[in-house]
Amino acid sequence: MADKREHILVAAEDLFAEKGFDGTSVRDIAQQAGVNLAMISYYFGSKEKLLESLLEFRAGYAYGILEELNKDESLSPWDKIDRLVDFYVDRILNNLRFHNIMYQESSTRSVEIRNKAKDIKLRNLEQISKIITDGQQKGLFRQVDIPLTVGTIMGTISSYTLSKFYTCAILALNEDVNDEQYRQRLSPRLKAHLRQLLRAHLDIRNDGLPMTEDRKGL
Amino acid sequence: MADKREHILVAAEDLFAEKGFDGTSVRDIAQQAGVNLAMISYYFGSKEKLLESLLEFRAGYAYGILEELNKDESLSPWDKIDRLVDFYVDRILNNLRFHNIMYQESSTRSVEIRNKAKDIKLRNLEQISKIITDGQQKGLFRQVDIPLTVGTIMGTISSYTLSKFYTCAILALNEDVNDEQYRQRLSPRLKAHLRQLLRAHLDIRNDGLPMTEDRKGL
DNA sequence: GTTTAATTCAAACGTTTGTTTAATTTTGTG
DNA sequence: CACAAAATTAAACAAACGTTTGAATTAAAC
Repeated sequence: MADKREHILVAAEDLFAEKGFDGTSVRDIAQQAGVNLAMISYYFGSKEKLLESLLEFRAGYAYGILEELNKDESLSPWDKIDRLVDFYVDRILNNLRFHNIMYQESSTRSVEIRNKAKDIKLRNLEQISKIITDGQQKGLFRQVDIPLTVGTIMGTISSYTLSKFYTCAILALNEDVNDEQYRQRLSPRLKAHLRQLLRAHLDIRNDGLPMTEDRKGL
Repeated sequence: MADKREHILVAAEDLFAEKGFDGTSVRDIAQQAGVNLAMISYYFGSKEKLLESLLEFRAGYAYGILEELNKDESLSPWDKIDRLVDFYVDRILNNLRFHNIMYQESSTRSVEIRNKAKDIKLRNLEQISKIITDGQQKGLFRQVDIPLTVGTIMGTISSYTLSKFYTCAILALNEDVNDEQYRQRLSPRLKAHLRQLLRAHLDIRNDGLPMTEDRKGL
């Protein structure tokens, strides 16, 4: 039973991410999961409740990782930022499906779903906040807008995972490249960019720079 | 005639952005536009072609602004970055509707639509690239990954415009705040964050920093 | 004013949608 | 084995979907 339920969740995850929630029919899901159409109502009640269950099903994972990362006292705040970047790039690239649902699809749905998505994001934000404030207390990081900084990380990755056509053009890749190659080209570039970006953004030494014109000529 | 066509486009823009492409019926659009259902097929051929026309209808605007900004020789590269941030934050916040379609919705549609969206983004990227390379040639900006930097700008804004529930929680706003207040709270914060972020990210003086551990003691 | 073309409309088209039904099979328990 | 509960099924449901039709109306051209 738990087996079938999970089959349905995985199938739904793939299809929702590929064709959107409205673009996916419960018949598509049933077929991909290899179960009868009626099983979806039987297990989940409705298509919307299926999406809700899907959010719960996947939500715990990222939080667990972030919690562990926070507890690890052998890592400096800078190390943690690097790990954070690696984790999110890898995770989003390998779970494009779920991430698309979580970060775009769920915002146009029922109140229950929007609230669930909100709570998951807030819980994750909480963990990342701890990493940054820790770096600030240790005198390594400067004062930044933490929630927006998190938005920058997620948003940068999303902007390159949401539309393969555009990304392929940027990477000078053929549009029908296989997913594995696609990830292998995009991943290091995203990580390098985010690391460079966050180092400059967070470094305490870059604080208060009155900025430029110290190089008047042209 | 051009009048009705435009009415339909505007109605479609609002509804697509609010409920997604699949979530919006042509009947919804016809009603909101105050035209007969059949007029949509009459003018546009199909619902997908309507989306295509919508992209064309709105695409030119941003490009024109960016082109002008580039030509203006009275502005320093830093000024241009500031203007760029202001422009995109304002534009996206005031055209949430269109932006959502352009940057998320169109990626799951037909080849024609995905290509059209891609071309529009590439043309805009081209203009922003000029601003940054100009700053580099003038010795103000360091070497950065330009396309990903543009992705960071767009992505940061998107991550806070795609889900109002989450954003309201961050801004400590009531969820049913009116759109005007919502914008007025979000806009300055986004602008300040992006300006701070890009100053650190682009500043030539922040280049090559071997980073931290120059402050060993905790 | 007549004729031709462009526009608008209500109605209906055939599909597809999410969900329910009621009968059947499988499973677990005493 | 028997019996009750759970799981599974094919079929049917009404509702909504995008699109087409063909007649009615308006506008333009001569």
